[in-house]
Amino acid sequence: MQNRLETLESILERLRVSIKKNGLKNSKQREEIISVLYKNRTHLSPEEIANEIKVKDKNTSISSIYRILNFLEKEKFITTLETDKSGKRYEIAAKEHHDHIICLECGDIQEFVDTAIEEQQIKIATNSGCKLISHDMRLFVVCAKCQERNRV
Amino acid sequence: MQNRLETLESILERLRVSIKKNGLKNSKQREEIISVLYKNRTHLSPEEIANEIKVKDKNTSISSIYRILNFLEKEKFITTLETDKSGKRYEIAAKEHHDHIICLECGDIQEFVDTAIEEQQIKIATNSGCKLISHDMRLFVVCAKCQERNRV
DNA sequence: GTATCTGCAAATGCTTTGCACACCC
DNA sequence: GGGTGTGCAAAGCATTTGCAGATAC
Repeated sequence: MQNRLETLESILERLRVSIKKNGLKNSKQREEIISVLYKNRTHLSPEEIANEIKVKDKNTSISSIYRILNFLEKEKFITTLETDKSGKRYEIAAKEHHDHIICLECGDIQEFVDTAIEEQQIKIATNSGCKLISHDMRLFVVCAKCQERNRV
Repeated sequence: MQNRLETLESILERLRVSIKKNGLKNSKQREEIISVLYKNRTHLSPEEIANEIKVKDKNTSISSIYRILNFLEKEKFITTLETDKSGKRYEIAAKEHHDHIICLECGDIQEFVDTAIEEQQIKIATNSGCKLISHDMRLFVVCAKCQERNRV
């Protein structure tokens, strides 16, 4: 996991600005979700996020979680990752851009950045006359631990 | 689109072997789906495939299409691609491995291979002690045509 | 006070499954 | 003839939406 580039308080500050900009009102839940994702060092599913929030607020509904996650993604406070067919997972965006290594056996996720590949991607897009907006790269592997386990 | 590496007849031959190996029986539909994907030069959704097949066979059901697509993917006759939230698209696997450039505006899909990136991916996985099984890279762009259209 | 936010339940959309009949070997 | 394939309708599952009450400004 990469270092976080920003304090939680600083993110929440940006969130409040973004809320004003969009003519919306403050809500505890939006900040809660940001906090949960900031404090957690893993990629969480909407349901996992809901469960964490329900510890404090029993009544929280999964539909609000989805609504807020969509807003936070649109505003680039969080990013999504699909590790398998079970749905999306979310992580805080306040980290350097990175791609993912996903273990097909245990589901473990590692992160990495490779500037050589990043540069090459821009070249590839440009050579086709395209403007690169974003990319997405997932390496599906068997991780060291799972290889070890299989060997036994 | 890359060159196809194999004739349709040769693929169907392999399909028949695979069917025997799995203790299954021949069916016109499996061959039909392979043919549709072979002849089509685009990535098709299950529904689009169903529509093409319904031209010949009105009664074809979407559930059979899904069942067969899952089988064909498991047996590596076809591969999947998710271009957006609308679901999976399928293409024939009888092409060289490649990755995809997806236009965010018109949905157009281009294919490419970059050996430098492929090699780098193996290095990245190996450096983390992982065994690379497969990967997946999507470049999301605005294609030349859409840039042109936006300029007007 | 008015507009947004929330929880709940219902709806949606893609995909899978159960079942009865059709078909292949 | 016994097992597999198919169409149909129903079920599943993640996600979205409509609505009425709650809350923020």
